[in-house]
Amino acid sequence: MLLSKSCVYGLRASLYLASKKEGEFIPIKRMSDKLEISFHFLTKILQQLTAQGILESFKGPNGGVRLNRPGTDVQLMDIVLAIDGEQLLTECALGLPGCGIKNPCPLHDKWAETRDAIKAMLEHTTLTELVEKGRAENLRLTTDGGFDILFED
Amino acid sequence: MLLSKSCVYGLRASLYLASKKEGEFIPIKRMSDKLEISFHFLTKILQQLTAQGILESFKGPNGGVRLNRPGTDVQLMDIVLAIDGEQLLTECALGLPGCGIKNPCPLHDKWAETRDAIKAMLEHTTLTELVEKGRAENLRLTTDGGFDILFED
DNA sequence: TTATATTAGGATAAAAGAGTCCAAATAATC
DNA sequence: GATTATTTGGACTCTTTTATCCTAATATAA
Repeated sequence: MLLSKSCVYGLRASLYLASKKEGEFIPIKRMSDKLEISFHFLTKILQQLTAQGILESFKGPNGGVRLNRPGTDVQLMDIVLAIDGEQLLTECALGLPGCGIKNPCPLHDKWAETRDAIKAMLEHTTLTELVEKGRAENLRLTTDGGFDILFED
Repeated sequence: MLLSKSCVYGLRASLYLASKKEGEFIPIKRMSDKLEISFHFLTKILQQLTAQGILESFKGPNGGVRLNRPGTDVQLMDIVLAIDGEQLLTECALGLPGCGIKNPCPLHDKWAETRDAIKAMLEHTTLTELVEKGRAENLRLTTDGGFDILFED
């Protein structure tokens, strides 16, 4: 499992938000319904993203959450780092603490290359990019639905 | 976390075995001491590898485990599949069941590329290759020790 | 045949991840 | 001011992973 479940949910929710009108607050309840994610669990995850400054929240009626920056400025990596931390980018493939160029394990070089590929992919992909691709090709963000669920009310 | 802890331990242990004389049975107790892994836990993991035909075991005095094939014929992928299963290679990055070319998520294409890189790395790396590199450069397989711990008695 | 060194396998415990629930704070509307 | 819709935050439960322990089976050797 590359990403934790929390992280995956966070990514899906962020994509959902990026598909919405910029600046609009979306209630978490609505997101959890559309994305088929437990409301309470999703709430906890989005609280993390809010705490990290990736989302902005607003309480009360007409409240909800929204992206704190345009979706073009949010990389997948931002979400991953906010939720799973930098473990994925720093950890030794053989689990040895302090594995690095100075004191590597036998797998270090190869793993570093592979890891860089993962890193590059996450760093060079923005939320908006995926939303546009999803819209153009009607791809899905839930088990059943098409991408259009994002654009219903 | 790309690989489970069990899988990482399995890899380290397999590398240890690959560094030993071919055909020699090594007691798990010795491995757990050298590699600083809980004996009971390591035992469970190696049982899996034995059940999957990657290792061979022998009970009683002078017993232990050994590779069932030459280390040149064991890819890292073999160990990973035996312990973590094929989840890493099949799972959708956004956690959607059945995500594939026929019914992809917006991240599918990019993730498929990245995943192929991971797959290629694991498939093209053999135990022997890493052992030789480790020996040549005195790399480590434990928190503290150098690679030489593998070659002490 | 008895003692010893090992793996096999089941039961259990501890820790981490995933998921649920409830009360409190806040903001809008009636 | 009261009601309602929302996020916040803490407590709790469930499940999976990680780790430990104990007994049985097996093989060697004295």
